[in-house]
Amino acid sequence: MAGQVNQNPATKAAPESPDSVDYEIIELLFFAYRDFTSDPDVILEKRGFGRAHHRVLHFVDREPGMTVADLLDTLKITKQSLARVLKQLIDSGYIHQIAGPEDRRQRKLYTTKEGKALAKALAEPQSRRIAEAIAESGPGAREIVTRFLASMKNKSDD
Amino acid sequence: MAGQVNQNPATKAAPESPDSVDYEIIELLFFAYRDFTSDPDVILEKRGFGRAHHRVLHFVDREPGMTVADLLDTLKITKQSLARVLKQLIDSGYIHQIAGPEDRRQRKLYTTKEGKALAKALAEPQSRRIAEAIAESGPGAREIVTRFLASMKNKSDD
DNA sequence: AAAATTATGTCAGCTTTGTTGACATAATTT
DNA sequence: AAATTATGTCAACAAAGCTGACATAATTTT
Repeated sequence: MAGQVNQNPATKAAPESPDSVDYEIIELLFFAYRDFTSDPDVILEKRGFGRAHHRVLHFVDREPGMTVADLLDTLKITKQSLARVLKQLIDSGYIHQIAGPEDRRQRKLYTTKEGKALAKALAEPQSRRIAEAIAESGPGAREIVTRFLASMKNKSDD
Repeated sequence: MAGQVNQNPATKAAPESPDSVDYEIIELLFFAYRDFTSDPDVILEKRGFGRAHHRVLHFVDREPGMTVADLLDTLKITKQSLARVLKQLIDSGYIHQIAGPEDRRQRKLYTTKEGKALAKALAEPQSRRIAEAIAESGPGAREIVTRFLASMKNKSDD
């Protein structure tokens, strides 16, 4: 509907004004994400995994039965980048594959019991950080933050 | 351990529930940041730079006269990781160094005219994305989002 | 049935960006 | 004079991204 881009400088950060760049939120996003992603690092390191493994494990856990193609699309990385970390997660027994019942070329991905436990352990400190930040941000914060973040993401890939 | 949660498709992750991890905002943060950081990639690629160069250029531009030690502390990377990209930025004429007037061991960093222009060009698409997202998030969004992001970051390194 | 396409896997090699440890130099502080 | 500090640099390595090519099995199209 509404919400045009450049034409209307009515908002605080007017895109046409020379010095209107929103450096504050740009930086806050950098620091927030830097510290948010560092939460699970301690747990990951114990298993010899990195953040790439975390992302794969997370999405497979959240969407059981997703295929390799789905995962590539979600993560926006290449097949080879994925193959490396996925193989390690499978070999370590955190993820297992099942040939698709309809299309047997597909490899449907599922977290194992251990995979589910690890995914949850990794999500917990992040969730705790979020809960605290929401609580400190005033009433209605959760809904506004949700809308903000959803809007920050490209609409094309929903 | 009652393992499985969220058979509920409504996904209204309640922050108070003990067993409930806030997967919704965890994922929104991932997608938001993924797309937010991809905005400047086109410009960076033309110059043969990556996101590491962007971060260095950004912070030097924002805090003129900051030292190498300041930058290491802000970015939380090692001296060698910084040295590589910083050297390239200096050699390309986007950043220049001046020996500290008080302590002449220090190298105070400044963006050149070209550096300022590039920093701004990189910030613009990001700022535009933020402005749109704020506008779509309802009244008071900017303040709440600011508080939320500030709270997400570790308090120790202000 | 044959051919084309698709989903996945894999090989070889490269790039960026991070890491550690050691050591050098100049400037400052003790 | 000695110790410490700020920076630079070397060598080596690791994680995680990339490209392009090719193989295999399964499915779809002709």
